Amino acid sequence: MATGESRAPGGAAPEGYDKYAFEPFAVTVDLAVLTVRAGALQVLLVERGREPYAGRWALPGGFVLPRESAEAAARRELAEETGLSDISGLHLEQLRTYSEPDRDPRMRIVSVAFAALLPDAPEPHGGGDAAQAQWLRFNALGPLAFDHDRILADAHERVGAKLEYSCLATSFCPPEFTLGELQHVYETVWGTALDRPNFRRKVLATPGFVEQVPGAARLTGGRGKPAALYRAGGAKVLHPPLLRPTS
Amino acid sequence: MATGESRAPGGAAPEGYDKYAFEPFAVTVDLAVLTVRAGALQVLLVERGREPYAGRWALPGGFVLPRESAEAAARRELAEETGLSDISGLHLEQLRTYSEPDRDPRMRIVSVAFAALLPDAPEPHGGGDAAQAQWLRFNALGPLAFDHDRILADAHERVGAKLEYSCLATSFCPPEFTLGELQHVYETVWGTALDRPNFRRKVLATPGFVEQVPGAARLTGGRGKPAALYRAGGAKVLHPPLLRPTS
DNA sequence: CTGACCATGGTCAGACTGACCATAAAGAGG
DNA sequence: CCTCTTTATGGTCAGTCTGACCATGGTCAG
Repeated sequence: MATGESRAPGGAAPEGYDKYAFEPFAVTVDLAVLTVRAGALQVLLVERGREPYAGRWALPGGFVLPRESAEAAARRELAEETGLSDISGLHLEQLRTYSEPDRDPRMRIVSVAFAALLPDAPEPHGGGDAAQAQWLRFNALGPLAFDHDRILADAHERVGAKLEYSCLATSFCPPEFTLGELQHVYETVWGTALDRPNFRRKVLATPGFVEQVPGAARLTGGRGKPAALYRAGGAKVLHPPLLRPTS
Repeated sequence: MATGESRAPGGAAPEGYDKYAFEPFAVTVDLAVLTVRAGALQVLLVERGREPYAGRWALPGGFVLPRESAEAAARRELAEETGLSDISGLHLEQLRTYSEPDRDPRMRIVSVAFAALLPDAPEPHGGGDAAQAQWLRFNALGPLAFDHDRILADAHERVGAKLEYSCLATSFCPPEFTLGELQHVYETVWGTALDRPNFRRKVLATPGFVEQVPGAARLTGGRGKPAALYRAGGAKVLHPPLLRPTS
């Protein structure tokens, strides 16, 4: 920025910034908080209590405070909505900014959208709005408030794409997980079935993706052979990527 | 947004939005306009004439107008900076939003950054600031104004990554181009050399990436065998991707 | 004890990649 | 005119990776 002073609206002020020679906007953050739970991709939504879009589901979010960045605002809102104390390790990623002039019918609002990935999916129980916050299955969502359908679709697309070439999937898993659970994340987000032996081979052949927890094993719900437990490794990217089935 | 009215700063106004119960921000766009010219990746920069960062190079950009989206603002600024009349077909992509409270020492500014890819690289000659706008080689840039180093680095990383799995490279090329020129785009952006026969094979084996212009051929500067001309095909993504050398 | 279920290991053909070699067509320079 | 350099284009070949399988082993529900 800072190069367009001479074209700033609201007056031809050479001093530009200092005279507020521009239209001020409200800046908010919107959060697409995703988790894999009960065999489905779920998203944290709040029910709107008043117009516009009263009764509709909406993404949690709120205003950016005067002295905080959008990232900080997103973390703050996330902590408030979910009631989680430890949000230091979770994956929070800026999606993009939505700035259509009429996206909020009341006034001009520019919103920075984030995607957050939660492993465990506790029931939301924070202060304030969190009382109305709820996990909903990604499919079979009615139309959301504002342009939140679009934001959610973008979040889904981004996360699905990042699973291909990054180790992001572990962010959906608890600290220790089985390869079956990890595969389930991929299958749920992508909506496709994967071949289990091939998935294992690929994941284990990628150095730093996962590392086995020595000795430990978990019985996945009691059914079948106990699976070995793994932790997320140090790697962040997958080379070569784990591509979606092309069909 | 629109869900955090009760937590809006500046007063516990239940009416929230209508009372401006928030801090207004200035919203700008910053443009990382990239091209491949003279065998190098180049970026359009403007020289700052006043403090802060007087004399430093900065990304072009400006304020978002009251009734326009950030995308529209980016297109408007781009047209003004480059003086191009036809900016309908070029690739303009939102990068991310930079909102650190002190990124501009004068006041709080939230900036939405875009990457634009130009094929031909005409000398900038628009109205207004464009007089000072100039193409500079991507490497050997001194430190830029504000956090524009960071923005430019993010743009480079994004474009480099998108070359792998999309047909974006054709956006750097004129409407008709040779495979050698297309390969040159990859090599310049990635900073690595590619094997020519293998590159050809890969590109031609990807349906919809490029389509040959029948009959036409161009002598690439007079040297060597004339090359066949190609146009961008209808495809947008590369499946499987064209990965960077791992070294 | 048996079958269902899941984890794990292995095989095998086809696709893809990287590293090459070979040839063709043009200009540059003697 | 001939040769060298340069670029485009075509092909080979071995190694790797992938997708589609088959097989085995451990655990629980009957």
